[in-house]
Amino acid sequence: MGRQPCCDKLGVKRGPWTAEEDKKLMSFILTNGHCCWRAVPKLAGLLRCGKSCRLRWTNYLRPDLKRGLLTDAEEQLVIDLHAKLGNRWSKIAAKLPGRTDNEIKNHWNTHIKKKLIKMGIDPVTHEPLDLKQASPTTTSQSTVTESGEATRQQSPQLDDVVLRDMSAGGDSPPESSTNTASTAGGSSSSSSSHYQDPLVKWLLEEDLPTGDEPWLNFTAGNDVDEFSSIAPAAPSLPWDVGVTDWLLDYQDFGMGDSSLMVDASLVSSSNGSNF
DNA sequence: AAAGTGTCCAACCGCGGATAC
DNA sequence: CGTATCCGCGGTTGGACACTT
Repeated sequence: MGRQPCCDKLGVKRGPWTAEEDKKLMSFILTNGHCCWRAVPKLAGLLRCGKSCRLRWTNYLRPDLKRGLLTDAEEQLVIDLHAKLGNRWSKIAAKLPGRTDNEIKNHWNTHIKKKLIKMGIDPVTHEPLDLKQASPTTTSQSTVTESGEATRQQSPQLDDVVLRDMSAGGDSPPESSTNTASTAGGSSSSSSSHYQDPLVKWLLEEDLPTGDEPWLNFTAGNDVDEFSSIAPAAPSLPWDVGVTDWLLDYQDFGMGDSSLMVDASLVSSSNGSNF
C-alpha cells in the first residue's frame, strides 16, 4: 500500500549528530522516556525525524551500551547464534548485553565474515565451503563436519537458550541455517571448551534484559542511578568517552541530577581499563 | 608528502509486523 | 475488515580515517 516516508524531508536534519543534538535527545529521554518516537524530536526541540532519534538512542546514546571491539567470547557467541538464527541481528544482540544489532551486524560484515571465509567456512550456512555442495539438507540435530568433529550436540545449553528465546518471542525457527560450526571464529579456542568462558556461561544461565530497561518508561521522578544496576554484564559503566565528555559537563544543560554526574565521573575513571 | 586503496561504522532507506482507527 | 500509522528490523551507503604505495 505504499508507505509514507517517516517524516517530510523538508526541515528535517540528516547526517551525523552533533554533541548538542545528543544532549537534547539524551536529556529528553532520561527525563521523559520515549512514549512515542514520532513525538520525541518535536518535544526535545530537535530537527530530526523520530526514526533518526530512535536510531541514535539505541545505537549510541543508550546508557547500557558497551563500546569497543567485541571480545573473543562475544564474537564466538555471535557466530554460534548466527548459525542458529541467521541474520536476525536484533535477536543476536539481545543475547549480548550492551551490544547493538547494528554493531554486531557491522562486526559480522567486516570481521567475522572474512574470518570464516578465510577458514573455509561459509558465513551463511556455517558449513565448510568445500563440503557445501555435497551436504544434503539437514535437520537441526545434524552433524557438522568441519574438521570432522564439530557437532550440534556440543552446545545443548545454547540450543536451549536460543529455543527458549525464540519460542517466547513467537519466532519461527531459522530457515535452513541449521548447522553450527562451533569452532569457526575462535581460531585458538577448542571446539569443546569455548562455553567454558565465563561470559558465555553467564549468558547461558541468565535471562538478559529484554526491553524492560527503566528509561523506557522514564519519568522525571526516576533516579538515574538505576542505570548502574540494570546491566549485570557490564560491571564497568558503558559510557563512551565521546559521550561522557559532555556528560562531565552536564550542569550546562540543566539536567541537574547529581547521581548521573557520579556515574559519568566513574566512567571517566574506568574507561582506561575497558579497552 | 601525496595519491590511491582499504576498512570501519554511523546513519539512512525501505520493508514487514503490530496496532489503532 | 480494510486502511493508516508507528515501530523495529535488516540491508545498504557514504564519509572519515588508516594504511599502503
